[in-house]
Amino acid sequence: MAASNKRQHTNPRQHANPAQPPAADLGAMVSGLLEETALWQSFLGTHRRLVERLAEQMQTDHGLPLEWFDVLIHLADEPGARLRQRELRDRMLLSESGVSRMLARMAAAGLLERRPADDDRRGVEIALTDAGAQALAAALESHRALVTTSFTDRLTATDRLALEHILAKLTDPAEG
Amino acid sequence: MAASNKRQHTNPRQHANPAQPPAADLGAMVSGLLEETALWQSFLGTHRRLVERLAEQMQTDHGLPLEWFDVLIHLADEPGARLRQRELRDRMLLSESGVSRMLARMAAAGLLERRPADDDRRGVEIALTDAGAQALAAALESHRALVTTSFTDRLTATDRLALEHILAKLTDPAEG
DNA sequence: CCGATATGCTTGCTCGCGCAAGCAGTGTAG
DNA sequence: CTACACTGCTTGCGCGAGCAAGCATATCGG
Repeated sequence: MAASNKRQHTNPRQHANPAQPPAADLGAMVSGLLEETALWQSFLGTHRRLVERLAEQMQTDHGLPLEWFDVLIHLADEPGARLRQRELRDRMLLSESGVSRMLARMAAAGLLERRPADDDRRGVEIALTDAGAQALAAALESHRALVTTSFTDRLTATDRLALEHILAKLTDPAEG
Repeated sequence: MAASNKRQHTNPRQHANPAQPPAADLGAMVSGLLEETALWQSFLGTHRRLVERLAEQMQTDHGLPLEWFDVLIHLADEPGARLRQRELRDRMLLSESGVSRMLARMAAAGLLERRPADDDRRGVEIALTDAGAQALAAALESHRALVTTSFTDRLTATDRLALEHILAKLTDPAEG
């Protein structure tokens, strides 16, 4: 199953620089790589398409960036719908400044409130406002529906189980 | 396997606005959503981690943004290592202006050349330079290696086949 | 041949991100 | 108590992205 170079590549302006291996067969190497990583490319493409679709729906149907919705979800999932900014940052895999500014925008939009945390006054605690809860409630169903139709329902139970295992393996922090 | 609301949520400042369904049980709905979409969340997280790792390696080891590398790959995979900008745009799922400027930067960095296409002088044709080919050749192996160890090798052949099918189902353009 | 429309690309604008520096509050050692 | 390191957040900066407008070329209808 090794790379079978199907294509003929004329290498552009080949001048055989001795400093680097001159990539005499760059084309073959590339198509080899593409074959080997075809599955990965497919993974990337699928991810991109799905996220795009979800983001677009969230934006057009509810006027909400998908990331905001994500914040609202995480927030509402906390007891009391309150969360320390630091906590959110971890959950979101977003930079500290990114979170800070996103929350500032969301607060400006009235979706949440920010105030100094009681126990540590350096920290900021965010809490869902009515408007935030309503926005979330309004968007929840259609988002869930789209995830369901675009993702969950396209897979059989077996598929889902397999995918779960696969993702678990890929997420494993141990480096190769 | 439906949503079993494991958690007790006190809904914040609940004031039963009649305009929207008051989301009396927002917390339950949210945890329901999170359960239902857990697999999707996992997919997102896995994607993010892997891409981050690949991008970081490409940047630190080869001084190349992963997107540039991608361009080089696509370019080298074309016969003659030449490609119309429009073609690239489709392959990259990136906006027209995005591609235009990325290519401008890459040309400035000497990795490729741009010149008006022969057959249609509105169009721009890009071609790999020596430097581009060398950069690509230099990065190819370690990138492939990292994809292999972080992705391919973590999965069994069965896993990979299953994933292939799964991704195919998810990519299917038919909307739910 | 000429005008109208379409296409491929570029550019001005604005936006959100990450990095690094800065700032206020916390915790710790002497 | 005071000095010092640390933490959580904010902010200035620069960058890359998308959108929309603009420009040159191509193409089609008359």
